[in-house]
Amino acid sequence: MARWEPDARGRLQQAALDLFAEQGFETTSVAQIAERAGVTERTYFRHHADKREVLFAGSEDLEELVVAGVRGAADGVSHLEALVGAFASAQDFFDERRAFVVARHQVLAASRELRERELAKLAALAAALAAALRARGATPVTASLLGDVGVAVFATAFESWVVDGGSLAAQVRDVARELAQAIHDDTSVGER
Amino acid sequence: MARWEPDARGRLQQAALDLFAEQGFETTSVAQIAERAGVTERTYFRHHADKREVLFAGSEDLEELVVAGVRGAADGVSHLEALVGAFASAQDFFDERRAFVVARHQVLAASRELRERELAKLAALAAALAAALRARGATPVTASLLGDVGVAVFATAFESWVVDGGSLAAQVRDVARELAQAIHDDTSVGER
DNA sequence: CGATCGATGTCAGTCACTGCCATCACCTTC
DNA sequence: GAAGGTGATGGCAGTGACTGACATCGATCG
Repeated sequence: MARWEPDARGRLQQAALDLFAEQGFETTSVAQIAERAGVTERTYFRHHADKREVLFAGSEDLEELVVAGVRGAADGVSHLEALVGAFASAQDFFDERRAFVVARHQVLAASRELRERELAKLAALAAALAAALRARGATPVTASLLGDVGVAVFATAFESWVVDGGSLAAQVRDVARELAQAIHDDTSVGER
Repeated sequence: MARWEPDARGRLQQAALDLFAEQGFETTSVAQIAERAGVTERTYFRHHADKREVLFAGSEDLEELVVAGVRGAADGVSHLEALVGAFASAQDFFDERRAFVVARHQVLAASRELRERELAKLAALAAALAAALRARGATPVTASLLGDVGVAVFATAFESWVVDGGSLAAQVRDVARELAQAIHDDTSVGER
């Protein structure tokens, strides 16, 4: 028999999500999270770098998935299409976890500190995407811009997926179309 | 004669910037900043909400300036052009403070925590721009996307302005052109 | 069976941040 | 011009996030 219950990390994540949802992020202490997970505060900090990070444990997985999607895009595919396809391929990732993802999203929306951390994660994702785009021939500036644009498109699509449900992939495509339209119209107007 | 030296807030900003540059953000304590500014730690927290915020005191001014630029754009001007014009009009704001802005930028670049806060400020700027775009007729989704895109363009242009100097307005326009090109090419390819 | 390892517990300590109350130059009011 | 109000500050105690150092002990390896 194991000396401790297994999966302390997972228990900490669940305890944190529940407590943040019940009573808010700021009014929850790390000691409380640890207690509910059946470990000490010190053990919490061995598994999660700080109080916020516990809600972002899966973010490396998503980043790997989406970056792999860009790297796997065929050569003939445009950069923007590669991004859209990569995000669309993450659909299963979210569908499999919908209840958790939605609950987490509501907790994030309620806390300025947590939203701040989410922005940092999205910025890291954008940087990773930019690197992948450079690897397929985009100039540094274009790659960086498109990385940011891709993340903005995804974030917008994600928002409506949380609210309305449906196909995340389809929503990513719709939002990307709306963006291309907006930029294209602008450019046309500008060239008049 | 005043009971205390005036402009405690400004002294705190200068002391913080200097100390962060000298010895790094993490290894500087708020007590140190307060001491160098000639006040107590308690007074620091009356002027700045937390240890990071001291470097973002002017950010509301920039936001007002750029938002006013969008609101002041003529009706016939496209949304993207309105954004580009608004950021270009902030050129003086940056030129007047170049030494401070560049030093601050280097401090930000060296600290993960400070970069995180900067992302939050840029997100607030993007949201304010989106509201201004909605006021001139953009749909909510388009406004939000273009807000993010505008900030991404500005951030890229700002980066090269810090490194190379020159005209920030011209760099904003160049980056916006490169973005429109990238999206336009993508869209064309997609329509083939 | 003994040495090592890995995950945890324990404890003391630093530092960011807050609430509460005192102080005191300056200003208003009668 | 004396009494009282105001605003910016100091002082101090307290909470909670986070860290370093060391001890514990079941599991594993040789």
